Amino acid sequence: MGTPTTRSATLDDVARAAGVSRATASRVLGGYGFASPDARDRVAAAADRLGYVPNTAARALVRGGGVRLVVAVVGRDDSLFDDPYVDRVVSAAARVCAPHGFGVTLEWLSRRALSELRRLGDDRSVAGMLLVNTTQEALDAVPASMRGRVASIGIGSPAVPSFDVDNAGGAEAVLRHLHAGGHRRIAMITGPRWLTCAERSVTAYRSLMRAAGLPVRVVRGDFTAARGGRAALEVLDRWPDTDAIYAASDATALGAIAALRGRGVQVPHDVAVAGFDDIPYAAVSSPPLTTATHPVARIATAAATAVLHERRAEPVTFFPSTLVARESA
Amino acid sequence: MGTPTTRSATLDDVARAAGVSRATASRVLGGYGFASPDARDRVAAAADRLGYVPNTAARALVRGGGVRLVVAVVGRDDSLFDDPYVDRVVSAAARVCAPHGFGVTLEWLSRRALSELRRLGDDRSVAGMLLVNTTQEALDAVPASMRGRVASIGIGSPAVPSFDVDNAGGAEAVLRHLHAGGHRRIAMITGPRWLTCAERSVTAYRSLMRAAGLPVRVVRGDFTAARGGRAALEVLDRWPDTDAIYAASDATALGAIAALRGRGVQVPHDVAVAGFDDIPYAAVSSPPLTTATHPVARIATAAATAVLHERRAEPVTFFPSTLVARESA
DNA sequence: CGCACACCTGAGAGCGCTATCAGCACAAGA
DNA sequence: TCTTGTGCTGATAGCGCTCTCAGGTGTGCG
Repeated sequence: MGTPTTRSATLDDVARAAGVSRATASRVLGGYGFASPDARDRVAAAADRLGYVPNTAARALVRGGGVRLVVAVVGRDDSLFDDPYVDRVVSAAARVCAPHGFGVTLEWLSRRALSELRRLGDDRSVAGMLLVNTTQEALDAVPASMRGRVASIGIGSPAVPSFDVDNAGGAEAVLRHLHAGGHRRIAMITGPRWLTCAERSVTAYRSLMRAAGLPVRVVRGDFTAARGGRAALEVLDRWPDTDAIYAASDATALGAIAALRGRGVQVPHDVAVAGFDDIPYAAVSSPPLTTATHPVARIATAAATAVLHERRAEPVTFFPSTLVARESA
Repeated sequence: MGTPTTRSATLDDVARAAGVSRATASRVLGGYGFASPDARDRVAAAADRLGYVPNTAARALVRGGGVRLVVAVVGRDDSLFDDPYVDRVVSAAARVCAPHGFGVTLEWLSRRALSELRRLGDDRSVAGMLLVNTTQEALDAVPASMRGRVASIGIGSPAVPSFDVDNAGGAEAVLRHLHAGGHRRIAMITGPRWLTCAERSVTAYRSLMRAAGLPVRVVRGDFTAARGGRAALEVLDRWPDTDAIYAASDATALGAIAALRGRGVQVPHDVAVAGFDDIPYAAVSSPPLTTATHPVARIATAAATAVLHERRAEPVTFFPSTLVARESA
């Protein structure tokens, strides 16, 4: 007596039970081609009764469509590794893929590993790719055969359909809030320079400040809390009269607040601090963090859906970011 | 002129290029059976030259091994939905699966959807399952044919190899730290009752407190910050002389600190608060959170590896949790 | 020399599915 | 009557791979 090995019925089983050929069963279940109402009913009933589940592998093999979606993070440095942001993207993609029987795979690639990206693009089991926080050269490394099954997140390249948060809009919302609160000497701690999405925030900051006739004070960060802390201190050292800091990420903002507190600077009393992302802990930080939303799950869901359906999407789709005013600013 | 459709070479291409049969090439590349050193070299060289990538779908089809790993979260309620914890598990699993060409799929199941779990267990494209924070009845719903390819995280059932953090050890480390800090009236905010891992913490708390002749003060939480805040207030109301709170998760602890601050209670001056998990933001909270580590990525990696290799694992594998003493306690 | 016993190889049979294509029955038009 | 459709169906040829099995070659031993 070996293992019972129930497993699901095959298409053959369904066809036999319904008294039709495998081809007809496939046609009914696949929803293409002709089939009489009678056959349709019998096949559907048999499939239901036997608990038929199509075999993704077999289907992918004959269709040549692949079996998994690759989420590739191509960082210029390692600062973004183990970022909760990426975890959320993967998780959302894994949820989108589930009903299709597709799986998701995560590849952390360094800049030197672009050949890896090429290999992945040629892999017949890869149904599509989601490029996260990648660079232009990484985009170029994707083989032509994969074109049309790729989307990017966090980089607004026209080469590939992109999905991202409206950083500029979010920045504007936060800065207007700061301005309305009476702050005028507002410094910004940015994200990494090579990230398009990060650069959109700074660009918006610069033009908004200039338009308002206010001083532009920029210190570079990398989205991490540690760097955010150091950057905040640098802001204070260079421009002691700064009365507000706009951080390009909540992690950065939280790090900045901690560093400020270490210097005896009260937030928001002495310096207001606002972030960007609205991570779960922003609401319970001390003080609760003023920030702007970043609908990561929705963005990733849209990107994954576009890839799976090979949908000819807009070059760039921006998701709105709205202000969440709390106590830190 | 259609699409260039480079795609990767097939095993046939490699075999032909190496001047051997498909079977020999398969043997060399698969690393099983006999092959002369000469054939081995030629095949390896050809595969390398042609950039051969095995087709996961085809392999899974013939081996019947499936093509994806299902991460199933079966919650008794929705409180754990969208939990960063689950995102980390999925992400870690997706990384483990990548080199195997397997994908990961995420299923959020309510308690009523156990039939879904059964369906998944019969799906031939499912290589294995990772049950997260599940219940005993969910474990029982997994078909026998899937046995041996299932692991669980967050529930210590002997029915299935389990991987989890050593909650008891972590609790002890935190409580000893609190005790050493002079705290004697220590209350605990727990996790959901139906979660085995959460219950392990309370059990440890109870026995440790009793052994030390200290009062046992337990308020139920659900791992969320919001509930943590309410629970902290309840602690204060019921036992006003409480001088320390041990929260079963960092989110709970952060919520508790925020609620306490709202009442004008200083942490750690009036009441010390310690958490569990050591999430990224614990280090930059105000005050920085004293907690114990929860190596989620390592746990998930081990679990996914065990499932993929169908390794006969120990019934329960506990990963150590170590104290991270910061300022909140 | 015959025989066993390594060691190695290739033919071939599928895994479960899709998609093409020929064929069948029947109705309508020439 | 013979065509020409129209609506439906079932063989059948693979997709790329694994793995069994029947062989083939060479070495050692009786």
